[in-house]
Amino acid sequence: MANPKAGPQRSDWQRNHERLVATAAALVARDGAQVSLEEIAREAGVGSATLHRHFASRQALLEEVFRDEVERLRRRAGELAGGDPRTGLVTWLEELTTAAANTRGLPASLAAGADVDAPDGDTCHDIVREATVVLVSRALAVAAVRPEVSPDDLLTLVEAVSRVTEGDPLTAHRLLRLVLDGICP
Amino acid sequence: MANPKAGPQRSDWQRNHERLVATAAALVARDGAQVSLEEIAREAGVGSATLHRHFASRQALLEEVFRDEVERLRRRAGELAGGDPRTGLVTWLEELTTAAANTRGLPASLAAGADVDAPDGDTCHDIVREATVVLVSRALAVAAVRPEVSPDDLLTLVEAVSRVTEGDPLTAHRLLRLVLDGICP
DNA sequence: TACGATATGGGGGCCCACTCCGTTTGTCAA
DNA sequence: TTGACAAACGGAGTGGGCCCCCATATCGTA
Repeated sequence: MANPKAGPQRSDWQRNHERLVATAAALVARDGAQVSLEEIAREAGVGSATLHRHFASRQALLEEVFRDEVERLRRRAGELAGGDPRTGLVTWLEELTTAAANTRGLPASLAAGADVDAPDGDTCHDIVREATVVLVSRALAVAAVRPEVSPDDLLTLVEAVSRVTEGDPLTAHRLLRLVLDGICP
Repeated sequence: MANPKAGPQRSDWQRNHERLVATAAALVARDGAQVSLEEIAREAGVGSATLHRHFASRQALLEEVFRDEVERLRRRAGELAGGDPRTGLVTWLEELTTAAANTRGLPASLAAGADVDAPDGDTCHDIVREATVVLVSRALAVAAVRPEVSPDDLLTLVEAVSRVTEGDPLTAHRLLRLVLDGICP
């Protein structure tokens, strides 16, 4: 979708595509990742067939909705990869949790991206995963985290926490702190 | 539903009730908590109106489906409350995670029970919560866990972990271990 | 301006949750 | 045993969601 390799699309195609993504962003922010696709199409002023022609699945639509936010996170990870490995990783997990807790539908979308994915490694999940891999590697290299910690496990944990605390950043961060510090003194 | 205070129900009512719960248990185990209620009714050989007359909501049906398993957990918590507070709590969390990871639909049902609840404090969620409160209190009393650990946070974490790892006990336990031990050495 | 490729959208098929209402069934008293 | 009534049932109906087909409209270009 919106594939640049596909060559120039007709102007109405582009216009509808943008309207759909913008409308979806608004409705997902209001109602979560499960909004009715019909409602998105209605609100965007297009037929439901058009929506399905532009996006093969709900997940494909969500990928475009969250692309910008995820790119922002990617850049942030780049910055953090220049500093102290330990605080870099912790800060990354905290900011990722913040973004996930404040962005309705993002946790569900990231988690869904982990299961059935385009193999091109360019989904939102893949981007976040790659950033996490880098930061975890750096932390492991200086023994700032336990050796058995894997990036995927960490991601799964953050996704799990932000899914059940969607829209409640305070609880999300309390739980994250618990995970980082462990239960026992 | 199945309220003993409601007096004797007709025999066909009881028969259909049991068939519905049994069928629901089988289909939820096979397909998860989101099975079609229509299918449950069909499979049980009753009209869909009957299902809705017996259970006001999907959650009400799930509560009965998981009641036995949750009662078993409650008894187990009672045993664990007699031993060492620290291993008691850890064992409890591990067995709770095992049950949640192996019982399709249970994590979703427990989590849903935390939100909109009958005020009678007798839902599956309430039972598990009460058990957790007791075990956490005992652990706190001997400083076996950090003082800021709350039973609700722990429960939310276990629910979060078992929801995203439904049907994958290995990952569930790896994540739980991460939570118990913390990330940093 | 006229044409062909591209894109559209209404409407249909299918499934789901939930409700209405005429019919059946269980129970209990006579 | 029978009759009557409350209790319970089930099928059909409503409204919604997802997804697709195909007749129609629109865009870009020669």
